[in-house]
Amino acid sequence: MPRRVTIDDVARLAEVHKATVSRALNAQTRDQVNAETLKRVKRAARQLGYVPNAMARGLRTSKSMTIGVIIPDLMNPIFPPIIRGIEHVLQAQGYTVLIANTDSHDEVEVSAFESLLQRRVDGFILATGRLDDQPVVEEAATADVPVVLVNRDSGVGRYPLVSGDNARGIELAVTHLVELGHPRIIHVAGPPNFSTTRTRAEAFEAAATRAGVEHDTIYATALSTDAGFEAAEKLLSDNGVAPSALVAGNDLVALGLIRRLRVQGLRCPDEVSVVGFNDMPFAGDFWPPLTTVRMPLREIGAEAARLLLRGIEAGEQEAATLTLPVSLVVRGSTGPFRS
Amino acid sequence: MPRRVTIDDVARLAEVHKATVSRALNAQTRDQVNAETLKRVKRAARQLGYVPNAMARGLRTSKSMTIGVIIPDLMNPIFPPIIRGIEHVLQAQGYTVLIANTDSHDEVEVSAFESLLQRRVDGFILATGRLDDQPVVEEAATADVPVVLVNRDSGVGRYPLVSGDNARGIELAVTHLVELGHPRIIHVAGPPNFSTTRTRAEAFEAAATRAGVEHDTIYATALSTDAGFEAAEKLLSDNGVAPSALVAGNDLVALGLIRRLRVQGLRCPDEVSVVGFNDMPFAGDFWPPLTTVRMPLREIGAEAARLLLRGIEAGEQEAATLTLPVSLVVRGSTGPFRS
DNA sequence: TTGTAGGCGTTATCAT
DNA sequence: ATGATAACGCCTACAA
Repeated sequence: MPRRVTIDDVARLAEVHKATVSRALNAQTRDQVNAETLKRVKRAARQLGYVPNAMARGLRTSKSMTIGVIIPDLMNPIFPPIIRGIEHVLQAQGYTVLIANTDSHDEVEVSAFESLLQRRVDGFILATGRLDDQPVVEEAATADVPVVLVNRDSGVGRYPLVSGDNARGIELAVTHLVELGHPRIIHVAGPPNFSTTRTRAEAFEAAATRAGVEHDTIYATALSTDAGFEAAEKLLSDNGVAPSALVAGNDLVALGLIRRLRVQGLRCPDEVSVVGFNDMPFAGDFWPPLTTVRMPLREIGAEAARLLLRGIEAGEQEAATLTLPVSLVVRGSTGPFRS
Repeated sequence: MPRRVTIDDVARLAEVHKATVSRALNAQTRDQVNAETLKRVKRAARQLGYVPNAMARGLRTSKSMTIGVIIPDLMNPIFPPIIRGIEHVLQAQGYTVLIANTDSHDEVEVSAFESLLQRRVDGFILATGRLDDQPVVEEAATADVPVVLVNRDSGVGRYPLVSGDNARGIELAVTHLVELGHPRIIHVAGPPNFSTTRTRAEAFEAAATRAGVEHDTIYATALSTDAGFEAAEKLLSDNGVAPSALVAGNDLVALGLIRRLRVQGLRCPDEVSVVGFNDMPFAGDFWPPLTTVRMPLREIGAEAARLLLRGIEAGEQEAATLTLPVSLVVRGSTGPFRS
């Protein structure tokens, strides 16, 4: 591998000092340099195939123009749209996004964070919020690095959070099921250590009570199809009376529920109605097409990025919570109650 | 923001020279330092919350321990598993993965590549291969940076490629449909500038001819549900005789085809059988569950990462092509021919 | 086993 | 408008 071209090489060819090259090649300082020389420098740079070294620059400027994004599970289809929103905003500002996927593994989360910190990312977007002990958020606080939480809140620290309106979403779901005549609704929530779970479960309790409908909440062990499948299992074995309407913790859980119900010979929506949450990609292609609460995933990512950028520029962060509006998408997994 | 802790700060507190700190903190050179001092250094580092600066290190070592991954479309569900495979291998070796998503936009691809090059990534994994003009691959060649292609081959340059056995996959699909008695099979291929499209289309031609079945190939404008939908549209309007069996360019196209057929009142698999390609996540949850060719996506990513690492270590790359075995997953979207 | 010194490629601050 | 110089934080011969 031939040694990389440096700013000195360009300077030599253009017959100017490297400081001039630096000025010529940076938009900020470009106007400080003579039009003639600018042209010469540019030509030399192109001719040599000069590529500025971001590490050297970052070392000097103590900015990496890099943002770390930590995701609990890339395989969950809600994250690609969120990431896209993040990237869209950040790329436009010249930032590069470093994505780390933890597979919901705590120790991976810590090491990913550490690794990103070593790279001196200018800020973090964390989608891994948990209400219980979360070392990374604490570390972020001591490291004094800008952080924005996305989707899920964290129990510790006070960081900005961008999410959809979980409470409103549940309310819409419950109202929809009540209007369909369902006398009894079960909420199959996610793990209790997610803020989303808590908010949704509370909203469910409130909405169902207000509607005067019989209701109950059970907790899945994760926000996955498998966990949904298991939850349905428990539901079917525990309960004498099979419920006619289910509000799932998210779309994956909904999918798992439906799968298990089908095994039991229970048709959705004929015998059981199921509402999902998130409106993840392809939610409309499943069988049956999922009725679900639409989260503006892309926008959530974009807003998180904007909030982070603002925090970085300001040098300090306001602990604002940004809640974006949601809506109910009625498709095929819900139908009228039939006794 | 308080100034970051440097190796000098640690050295001062531990009362040693910074060179000793450096040695103590690097696994490679740790054994060169006295056990006592090692302990002191470690304690000092922890006490100060020292985080090594990867940019400074990279500048010095001219290695970034960073790999750039360029993906055409993160929203395509085949990529998360591939990325996971890549990350799994790379993280274990201390590398950080920089993911750039181009949304199939050429100019974004170039700028992402440029940006990654500036960061002095130690190598690239490109999932954006195209047979026609592809500036990035050429740039990679002139920049003399290690590259591994994943899934799709490129027309220019000679880089290692890791993919599934496309030809064999199509063969399995055709055989399956022929065994079901279908007398006429249409291949709805992807865009012709993808190597996968070409390989699959050729294999289709060969397999169908060999089986002595009537057949034809049409090309979708993209590998997406929308493009599949449109292709079905064309198929239905052009053709007097509706085909009874379709081999799609990938699962997304298959989904689009099925969607459009349903609009037409054509039931899958009762009236039309459809085979997908890739076995992307959730392929089994659609309606009907997709019969498709299973690509070992995770393994493809992992092998690409291994190949790249080998190339980086060796300082040169063998232009090997690694083709991983595929299989047919028979689910609900294919059924016997009914005249 | 530890210290010394130089340099990786840039940019910022001077001085010219 | 341009040049000279130092410094960002780290690693690695080499010397002690």
